Amino acid sequence: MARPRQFDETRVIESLMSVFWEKGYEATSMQDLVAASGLLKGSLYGAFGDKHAMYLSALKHYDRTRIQAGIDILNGEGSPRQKIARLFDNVIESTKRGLFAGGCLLCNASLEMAARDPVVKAEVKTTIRRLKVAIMEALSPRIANEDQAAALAAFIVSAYFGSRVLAKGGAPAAMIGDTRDHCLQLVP
Amino acid sequence: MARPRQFDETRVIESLMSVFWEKGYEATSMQDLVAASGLLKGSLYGAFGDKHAMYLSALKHYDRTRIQAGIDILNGEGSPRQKIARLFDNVIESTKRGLFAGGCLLCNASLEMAARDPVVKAEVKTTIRRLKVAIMEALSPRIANEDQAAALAAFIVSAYFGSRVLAKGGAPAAMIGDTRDHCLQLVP
DNA sequence: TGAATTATTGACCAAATGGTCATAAACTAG
DNA sequence: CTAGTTTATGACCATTTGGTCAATAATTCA
Repeated sequence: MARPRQFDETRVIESLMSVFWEKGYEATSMQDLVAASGLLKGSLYGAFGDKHAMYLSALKHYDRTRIQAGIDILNGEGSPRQKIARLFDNVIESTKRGLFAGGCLLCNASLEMAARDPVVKAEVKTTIRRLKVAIMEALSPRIANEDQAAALAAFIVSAYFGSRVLAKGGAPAAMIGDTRDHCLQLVP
Repeated sequence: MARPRQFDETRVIESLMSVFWEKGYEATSMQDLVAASGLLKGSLYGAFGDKHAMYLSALKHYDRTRIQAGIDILNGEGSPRQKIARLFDNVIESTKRGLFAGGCLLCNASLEMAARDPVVKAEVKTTIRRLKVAIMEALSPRIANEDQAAALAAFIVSAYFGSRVLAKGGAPAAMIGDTRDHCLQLVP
């Protein structure tokens, strides 16, 4: 019925996400997004709306892919302790490989945007909740009491996020390992 | 020998810090800083150099005051467990009082700036180290082995920072409480 | 083929950005 | 009082910012 898109939307969103992930919202300019996506400004605006909408699309994509990857681990095989360990090991791995120095777009969004952007805050909130619930379910075989599982899950999310703050702040990988090891002591 | 300053430097730095604390580096404009400090642009530049130097001054001031307040708790009276508990209670308190929603300038700096700004990164790194050492010393009466104390301290810092990410992401205060409670289980 | 619809292009824009500077003002030592 | 030095003031600047839009290109349906 009309002229079709000339670009692969997923690929473009992935490139936008990379920029926001690395630089944050404010430090990212439209020029950065244009350069990373390979599209022209007009096309980006036509496809997404404005910079804020691009960020939101990127954040949702992060949820659907990177966070989901973590949840897949939690839904997979192994004991609760093994699963949680794998979660942290991913951070340690990515820190070593220098993949944005172990940064996490969700944490970034929480600190940079949530306070002044209700839409982002809601998105962050639900994603954190999703992660927490997945952890709870991973714990359920060993923790019958649901409240207990919820509390432990909250704790694990905290330690997990904290390790990503440390990683970006230049803390040595061993510090993340210490965090993981102590965390696992509380996982049955 | 010359015209004296008409402003109280500490008071001005405090006001600059508040803005950076609330909005982050990039989202803060010179106009914001002018408005908050009450000085004019020229005076700010004359006194500090440029925006980046203002941020650095603010970060150092945060270290000297807010982080130091935490360290004072750790150096004060009480059992290790009591001291760590007070650290978390401060976060919960400030979250409830809406003081920048429990945000932490150090965490913000780590996520927003450290990756692309070596100077900020170094500052963040040493401050984190300072906090970790203070925790280690607070633990020392109950943990003789220094490596053990260091590892536990790393873990506590992680959980502590993580709780601040959660707080800003809109997580309920109970989640922070859960984090604190589990954390304390590992503190002798 | 042509009408209708959507996508692409890049020039264009007002506003805001961080930063500068000449001038005036306020102070001190001699 | 004066010379010398630092601070305060606000007008000014080039550049960058996010965003728009008219013109053109590509497609489908009739």
